[in-house]
Amino acid sequence: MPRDQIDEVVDEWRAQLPDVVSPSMELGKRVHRLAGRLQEAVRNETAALGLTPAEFDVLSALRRAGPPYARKPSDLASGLLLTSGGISNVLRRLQQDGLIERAADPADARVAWVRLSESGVAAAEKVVRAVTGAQARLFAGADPALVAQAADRLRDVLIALGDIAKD
Amino acid sequence: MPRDQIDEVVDEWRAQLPDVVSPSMELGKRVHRLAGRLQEAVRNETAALGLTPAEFDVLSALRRAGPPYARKPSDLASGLLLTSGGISNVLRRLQQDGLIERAADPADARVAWVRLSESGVAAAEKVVRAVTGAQARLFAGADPALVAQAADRLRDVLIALGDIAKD
DNA sequence: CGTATGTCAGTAGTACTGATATCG
DNA sequence: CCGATATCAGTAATACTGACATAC
Repeated sequence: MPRDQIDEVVDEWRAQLPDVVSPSMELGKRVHRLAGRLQEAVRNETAALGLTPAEFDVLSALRRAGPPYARKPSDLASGLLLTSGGISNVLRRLQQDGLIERAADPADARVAWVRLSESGVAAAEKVVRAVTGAQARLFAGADPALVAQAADRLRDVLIALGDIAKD
Repeated sequence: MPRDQIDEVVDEWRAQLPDVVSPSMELGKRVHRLAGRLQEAVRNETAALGLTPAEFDVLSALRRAGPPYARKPSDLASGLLLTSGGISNVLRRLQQDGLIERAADPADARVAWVRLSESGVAAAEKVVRAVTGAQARLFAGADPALVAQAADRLRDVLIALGDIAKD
């Protein structure tokens, strides 16, 4: 049975403070490690296109909404696990770069719809393809069936945490 | 078959840009989501103890090394996926707080060993128990067998990425 | 001399809290 | 008036790059 570096870390804890060792800890550490590797790939690709990871997340969410590529700031915030203040920062930068536009909601004047500009749509597709390509290369050495199994087991866990589809 | 929120996101991409959909993307998004939930728990616990997440990572690495709770900055950096400059920042703050001390290496004067102080050992154990407890509560609603299976499948993936134990 | 280790200054991106304004 | 929406100012932590000093 091959072992990974997290196995070594868990062994150290078992020797030092055995009561903190649990499946939760093991899963947490592997998720953290893998997230770090993925984030590194995202940062490389976005930086090469003059964007930040947070801008990528927003462009991505708008592009996959489909035409007219618009969402409300509050929906973007909840989807990206950000506060309203946090999302405002990112939107300001994207507007300065001309990648998004804003439009008032005729029915609710509190809402400031965010919409991809023409260049925003192009930038979104470019960065999404770059990032998904980089992730695919990262996982290129792994059997696709293993990757799919890992994704399926994480779905089980997310559902147990209440991350349920609204359908 | 219950579905999670990532299933919804993947469906949107399948409708918009089908060629970017893959098992890699699904795994990447679930890892990212779960990492966000875990990070939130870590931030809450560390902040309550007057520490930052990065400080927690370093205290943790030193405590699980066992007596005398010492490591080299370069080893800490590689273990936490940080640059040498990044680790220096965190170490400076920990030293100001009196949680770590520094000691010269008799054999190699370039190395500045980092060691937990007495209060550092106590702080490390306190924060490690707080964080692992919070993670355990986060996963409390999930069947431990499911959590263990998810951790095992992520091990497979990490090994395929070259994250192998040195033993 | 070239490589490795570590620190430091500077910079940029992240993301919070709290205050404020507006609207339903 | 209360709750929701969004922006903004201020703040703090994150973490990089490049320059530098030192030592192997």
